[in-house]
Amino acid sequence: MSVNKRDLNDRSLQLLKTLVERYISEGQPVGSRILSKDSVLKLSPATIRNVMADLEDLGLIHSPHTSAGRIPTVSGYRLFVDSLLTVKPLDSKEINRLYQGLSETEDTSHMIEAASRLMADLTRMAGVVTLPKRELVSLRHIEFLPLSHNRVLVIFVTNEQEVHNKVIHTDKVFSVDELQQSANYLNSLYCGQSLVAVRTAILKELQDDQERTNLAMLDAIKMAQLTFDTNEKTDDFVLTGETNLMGFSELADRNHLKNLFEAFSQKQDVIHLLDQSMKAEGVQIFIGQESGYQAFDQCSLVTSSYSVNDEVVGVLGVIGPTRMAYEKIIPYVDVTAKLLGAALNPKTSTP
Amino acid sequence: MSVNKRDLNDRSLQLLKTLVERYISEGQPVGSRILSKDSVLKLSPATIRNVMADLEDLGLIHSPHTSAGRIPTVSGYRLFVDSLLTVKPLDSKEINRLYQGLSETEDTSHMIEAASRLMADLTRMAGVVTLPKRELVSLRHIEFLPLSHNRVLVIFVTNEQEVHNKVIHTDKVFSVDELQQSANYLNSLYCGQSLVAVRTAILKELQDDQERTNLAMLDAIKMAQLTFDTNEKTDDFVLTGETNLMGFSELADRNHLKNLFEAFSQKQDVIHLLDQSMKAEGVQIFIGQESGYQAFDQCSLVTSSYSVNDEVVGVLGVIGPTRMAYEKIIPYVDVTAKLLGAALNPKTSTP
DNA sequence: ATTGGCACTCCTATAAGTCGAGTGCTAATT
DNA sequence: AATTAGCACTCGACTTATAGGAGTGCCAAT
Repeated sequence: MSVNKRDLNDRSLQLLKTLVERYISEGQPVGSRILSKDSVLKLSPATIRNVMADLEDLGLIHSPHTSAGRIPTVSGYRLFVDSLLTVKPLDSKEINRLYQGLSETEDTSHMIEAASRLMADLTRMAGVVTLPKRELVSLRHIEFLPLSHNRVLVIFVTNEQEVHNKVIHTDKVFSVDELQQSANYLNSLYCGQSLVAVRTAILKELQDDQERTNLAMLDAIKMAQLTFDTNEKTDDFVLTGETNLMGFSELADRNHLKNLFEAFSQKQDVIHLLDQSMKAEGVQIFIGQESGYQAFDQCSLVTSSYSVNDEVVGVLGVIGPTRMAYEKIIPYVDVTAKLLGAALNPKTSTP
Repeated sequence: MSVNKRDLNDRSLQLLKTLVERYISEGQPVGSRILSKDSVLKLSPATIRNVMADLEDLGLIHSPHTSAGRIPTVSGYRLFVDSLLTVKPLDSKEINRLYQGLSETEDTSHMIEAASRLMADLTRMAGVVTLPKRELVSLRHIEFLPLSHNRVLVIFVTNEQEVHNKVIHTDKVFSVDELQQSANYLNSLYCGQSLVAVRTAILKELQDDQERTNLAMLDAIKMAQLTFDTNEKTDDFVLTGETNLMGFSELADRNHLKNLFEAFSQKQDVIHLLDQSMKAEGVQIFIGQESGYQAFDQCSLVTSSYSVNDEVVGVLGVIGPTRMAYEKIIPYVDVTAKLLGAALNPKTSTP
């Protein structure tokens, strides 16, 4: 299905590389004459035409029509980014801008937003950042408020000041005092622990001999379980700079644009795509239809997971047209992921 | 600047009405021949041409080029919606759909979202709803958590289960106990009152002889003031169905679309526009450049404020191309506003 | 006051023709 | 055996020409 580097000789690879680079920078199909001048290889247009015919047979490039040059196919881009790309490191000014931009934020959600916006601004495409997984966050405070029927409003604060809330349905109706007691119990027991740790502790508690724990404690544990049980995935992300995508001619088609933006507002496809990158560390790239989603047909997605304390807690990335300057986008995403991970680390960040 | 109904005779008005209706339904410039057949007036094309020339002189219609028909100008649309429009009442099926859609929601924010989405779906344009003003909401519970330095995280619950939070900067550093005490005091005193009522009560309290209140109480009052002091305007809205706007040929221009969507994501222009409608009751319409914002050039905005207990608490509306079916959109917006107001009223809604 | 008639304008669509870029193939060259 | 020059060919982009038609404005007739 996909073509390996070893299936080709150096000359063909060099030619493909030059062709893709040229196409990315100029946006026009690349012909043999141009390649003959552009490439470090000193070959006549005729020779290059032969090589290009081979590359076309392998499905790496194709011609929009007879008398146009060639443009890379998805496979061509894939081989290019996997094996031929020479990544350009960011200059310190840009790193600094990212660093500054992330430092100036006051809390996690602002930082996520800033990361997304910085990437969008720097790359002039769309930036996306998932909210950090719960593993990262530690419980600061929990509180229960009774609602009508046997529903309870749970408010819990994580990290420094992130407030979450959730409605749970309990077996019986609790009084304000009972709820207060439960909250006190949980606060004293689990404060400062990560949500994951809390969850496992609670499960263990439930499995243990239940008679040992008194009834009030059991109620508290049960409510905590309802609150934290869902194995909630990363279920939301911050997307900025979508409008940048409207500038690209390859996405100019109205239907294309509509599908893309519908995918953005429906969120689920984007989430699923980002979830895939969650599994791997480092930069990942989805080119064109590789994503499997119609809406992202002419788009590439460059992602990187970001980690806190060596644990992957989220994903961020850049969405743009397939024809993007990968050698610049990749380091942007890479560095942003690292800086965001570092900035989120409560141990290294200054208060 | 704008043309009044009385500046024209009935025949001209009838003709303008037919022309606008025809243009709205067909999307093509309307010529004298078509009007001659379409209008209830039995006039020859030649006569109609004379009338149209008058209407053009008044700036109500204009011709894209010599051999095209006429299309309404902004003034033409304005006169049409103000004086000529025959609004079509919604059929009961649609009212029911709106009613059902709003009833099935569990809390305020879902209801706002539902209202926006319902309008977008029914009109196939973009729906927008501002969050209700604070006047509407009553305080249910308040809580303080200490942060680093002398900052305090305030969490307060309004209505049934709407959770808000805010960081305030206090004069001195408070202990957990002190904060707890303050919260208790405020909860006992102001629970169940509207935020506005709370705010005025607090201001009064502060102005009163301060020596009478003990120190702990004073701290509580001060913190409450910091929490509720800002005369916060409606500062956010829910927008849905933006992608519907990509389908309209009159907005198809890439730059137009980009400007429009940038205005959406920047929010401030939209907010300002919606704020204007807040002042008046009932349906308001901004046609094309009337809004004053470049981005809304080819768009019209049909809004209505919505009220709870006869008090305006928010605005909702529909954004679409200038060439929209006002006679249908207006009742959609009108009815949605009324239903949303009713649904938000805690006294009439069933638990 | 209204209408038929008519010359005029300007858009739209179609067709034809030119140009140039780029190709594939073949034969000559290295 | 690999490379290259040469050449006929294809095809899209652009220009120009032409016909057709919709709609107008104006004037004279009703």
